[in-house]
Amino acid sequence: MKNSLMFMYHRLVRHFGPLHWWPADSPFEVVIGAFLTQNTAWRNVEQAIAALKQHIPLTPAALCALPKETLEALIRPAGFFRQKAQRLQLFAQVLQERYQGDLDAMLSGPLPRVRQELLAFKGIGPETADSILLYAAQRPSFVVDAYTRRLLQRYGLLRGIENHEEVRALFMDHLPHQAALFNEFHALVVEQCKTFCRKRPLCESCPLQSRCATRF
DNA sequence: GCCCAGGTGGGTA
DNA sequence: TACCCACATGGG
Repeated sequence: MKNSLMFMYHRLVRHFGPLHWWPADSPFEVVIGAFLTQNTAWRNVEQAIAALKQHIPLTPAALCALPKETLEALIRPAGFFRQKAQRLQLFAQVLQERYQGDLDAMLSGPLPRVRQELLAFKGIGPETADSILLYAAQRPSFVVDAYTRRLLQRYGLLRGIENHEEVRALFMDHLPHQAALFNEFHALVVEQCKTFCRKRPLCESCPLQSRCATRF
């Protein structure tokens, strides 16, 4: 497994180069993006974040102070806007109350404990928790999403019955816990899937073509 | 029109 | 525990 994962990683790096994720100007903007991108295309998230940035600085305090209806209207392009507005404001409020708005303080304890604390929030599941840990705090917590599962399955590394934590464990158990590696690996998985592993086969110039186990 | 997109939480059997 | 569904917009 370790060899398969590292083979995949090196092929992807060679093909796509460094991707410099997460596209955001601050750690708190990463958090906002992590909520907004849930089951949502990133281009829609970009619209929402741009609208939000025009109205407030992206800080916990400013987010708390915004009337709920205003927040809903601003993030509307990202979909599920009522849910996301409520959950974002709840997160920002707790961050203010427990940590005086200091995201680094919230994310700096022992990794399993911090991850559990994130997962306890309404609106933060495993992917969002790991995205926040990895991309807002540079903690080595591997991000598994629909793309990761699709890619591993396509390359015969999954049976398809594994749950989220089992898929994540494949990476956590077989790779060195380095934030820079996890950061780049997840970004490459997303890029690979967007480019080559959509519904229809598109194998021309695919960097992983030689290992593809899917029969079309 | 239909399908999909960097999920999550609540309800039901 | 294991499904099923609501949540909502925008682009191909």
